[in-house]
Amino acid sequence: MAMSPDTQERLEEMRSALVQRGVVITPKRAKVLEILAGSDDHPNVGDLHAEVQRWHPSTSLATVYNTIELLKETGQVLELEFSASANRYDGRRPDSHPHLVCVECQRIDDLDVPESKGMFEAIGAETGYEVVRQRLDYYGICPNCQKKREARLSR
Amino acid sequence: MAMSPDTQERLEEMRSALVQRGVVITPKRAKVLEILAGSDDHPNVGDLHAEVQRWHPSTSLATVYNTIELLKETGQVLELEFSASANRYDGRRPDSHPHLVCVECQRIDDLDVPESKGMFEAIGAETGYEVVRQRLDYYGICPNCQKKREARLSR
DNA sequence: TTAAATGCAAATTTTTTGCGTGATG
DNA sequence: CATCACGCAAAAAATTTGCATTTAA
Repeated sequence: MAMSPDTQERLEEMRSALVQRGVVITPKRAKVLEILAGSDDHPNVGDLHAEVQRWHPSTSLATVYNTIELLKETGQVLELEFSASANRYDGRRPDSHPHLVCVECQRIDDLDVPESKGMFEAIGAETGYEVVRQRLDYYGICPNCQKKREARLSR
Repeated sequence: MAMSPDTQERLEEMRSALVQRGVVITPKRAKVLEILAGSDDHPNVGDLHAEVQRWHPSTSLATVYNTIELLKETGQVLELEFSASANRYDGRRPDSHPHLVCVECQRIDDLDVPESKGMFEAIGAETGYEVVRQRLDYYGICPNCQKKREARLSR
């Protein structure tokens, strides 16, 4: 499987962040990193576990959670919390940035709008909060689900 | 207990939305609505349950969840999902609007920035999504927790 | 009297934790 | 041999569900 240059780069960033923190990159952990660096579909823990197991069948869920925890601590993954379902993870862009969430198929796309630190300061000045991060999600129906809906209606 | 005019108004909106939907406003449900209409601290289900029980001791958690579900369906409450802890509810402003979340004490404040429908359309035009709602949360340390932290450091 | 509301407890789902085994340097 | 990784299973925590009973139009 070929790996794109930016996936490769992202992977290296993750690895060195963990190494710098003093953790050992075991084969199982390496696979979690590799999947996260190469996925643009925001996998959840179950997805990651299943995929790691294809290569290392004895992998437990605890190991996946453990690896994600390490990545969170080092700022190498962005966790998208959903109480109604499993959390999703963005390993390609670990900084906070906007997402598009399809309320029908749960697909999640990245939105290319950079977060504005200026806004953090403005809000801080107004409210007294020391703002460190944001979460901006837009919820809607993705193009695919719109098509399906139309097909359903025209029947 | 006196009720401010806008709490009263909010309460009426909730009640009529539910009545219109054909559900009965029982005393327990009425109390849930009253608490939501009058709280600016974004209570969670446990908070609501405890408060309702002060008036109707036999109230079960299921009833609180059931009432919230009805309010969600009628667009009368905004649910703030947190996977790491219980969800929080905003009954005063059921439309999606930005929040300030203190990562230390879990306090949640409203931010007075209206949501821009124009942005929904712009994103739709660019991505093909049909955007219907957004979630914008800023995470940081509230003024109170900042003070506590300073006090701790200067000791 | 009939449908909706409710309490209670069990079930579900996701995530975390404790503990013992095993790999590694 | 000491530390960290890891599997396993149990524990936690939040929410949902099934079912029997009560309430209320």
